[in-house]
Amino acid sequence: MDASWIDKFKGLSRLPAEIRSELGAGSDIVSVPAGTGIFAPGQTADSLWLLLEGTVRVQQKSATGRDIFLYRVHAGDSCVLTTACMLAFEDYSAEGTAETDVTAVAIPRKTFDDLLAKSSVFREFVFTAYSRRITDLFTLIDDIVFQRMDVRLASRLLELADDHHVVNATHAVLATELGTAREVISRTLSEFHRRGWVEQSRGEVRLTGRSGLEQLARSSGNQG
Amino acid sequence: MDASWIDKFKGLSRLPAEIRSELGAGSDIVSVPAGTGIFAPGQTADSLWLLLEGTVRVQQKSATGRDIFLYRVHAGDSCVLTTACMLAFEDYSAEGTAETDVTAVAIPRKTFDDLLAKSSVFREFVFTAYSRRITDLFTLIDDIVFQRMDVRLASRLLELADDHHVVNATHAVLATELGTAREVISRTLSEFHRRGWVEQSRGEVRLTGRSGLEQLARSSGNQG
DNA sequence: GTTGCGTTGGTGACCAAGTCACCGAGGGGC
DNA sequence: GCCCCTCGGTGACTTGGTCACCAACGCAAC
Repeated sequence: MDASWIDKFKGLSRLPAEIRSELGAGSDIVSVPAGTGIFAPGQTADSLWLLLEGTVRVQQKSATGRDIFLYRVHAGDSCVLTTACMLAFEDYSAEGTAETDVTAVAIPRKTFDDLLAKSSVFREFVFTAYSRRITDLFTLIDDIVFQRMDVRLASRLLELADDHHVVNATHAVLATELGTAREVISRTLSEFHRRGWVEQSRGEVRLTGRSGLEQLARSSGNQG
Repeated sequence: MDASWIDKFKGLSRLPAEIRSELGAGSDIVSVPAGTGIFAPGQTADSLWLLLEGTVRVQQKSATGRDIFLYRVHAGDSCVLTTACMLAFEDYSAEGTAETDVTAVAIPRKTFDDLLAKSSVFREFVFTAYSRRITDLFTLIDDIVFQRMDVRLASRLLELADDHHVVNATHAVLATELGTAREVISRTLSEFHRRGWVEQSRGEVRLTGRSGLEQLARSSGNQG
């Protein structure tokens, strides 16, 4: 089995040869199209995914029916919080969806547990990934509580923009990303437009004044 | 070394005898007075604490200087998110403080890593604890975004009340617990008083109408 | 006692953000 | 063309956070 993907993951490249081959043999490479549900509440996750290509969006289904975006897993990251479910009795309360076509390595529970036992490098990889996600969650909470909406929207637009400085997303989608209401996004984008920072058309936002957005995003100096 | 404390932790009671004695021998029982800082940003945690007595409050120091309460670790729980730091390169961004006098078992990094390698029961214990904390964080985010302040305050008061239905906390402390401003707590408590649910005096809130508070806390039916 | 000061809680004015109700402009599919 | 659904805009209102300020309390020094 080809396990050359291992070197795409920084924390795994130090794995000894024996463990590398076990990891290669004991895992599968899977591909799913955009929109596929990857894990969901009430459905026990049975493998750890390491993303090779594409992005996965993780969000929480609220009791009130609304969704809130938690974080995004990129190529080279692992969907590690699902492991908290893999080895635990409790079911997961968040759901993951492929935002783009996704290619990933799926490590089944058995292999995962085996490698945890055998390799300290693998343990460190897993806990490092945890650490990063948890720090992300802490940062998210901090942002939600203390950061102004316009600042949060500005930095999110900069993150989501493609090479041509265009964000393909409806106001409703941006609202979910930031855990706010569509109307708030509409008003804030109007204000950005008034300042000459963006142009709008149906389903997309073109960033025409990145420097203004960047300056706003930097204000109340945080992780940017 | 006496390791009878092990049975206080549900997930550990199934440990085989050999592992139990290793855990007993490789860990220390520590006691600290109320107010002691247990871990802090920029200071690498070097052991996993399992709480035998007391409570530990975990909060995030915001970039803006204000604090936000994340969760509370009770006797029988483990301070498990620090492990994400123990085995990871990143420093922890939250801080933990003993709210009461605290007695705990401290498992040093070396023993922790050893046990992870040797025992699947211990691995399950760790990941179960993770799972619970992460679910708590998700619930917290959900609450912050979607739940009304009065509902959140009502349930927090019910949680914090002692046997005599008294909460010993200033308005400022309650504000930090819920990530809001003192004024908001003052107003909401005035409203609760007007409805005959609470009596107030300096530094304490007496719950005189629990049923009203409970009904409010149950509204928008969530985890309560 | 009383003076002084830090802590705690109360209040009004204002602003930011979420909610509700509604409408009009695109943009397919038929 | 027409229908209908999605998307975005708007005004009125409520909730919550911020700011400025002050009064009441309680402890400690005198």
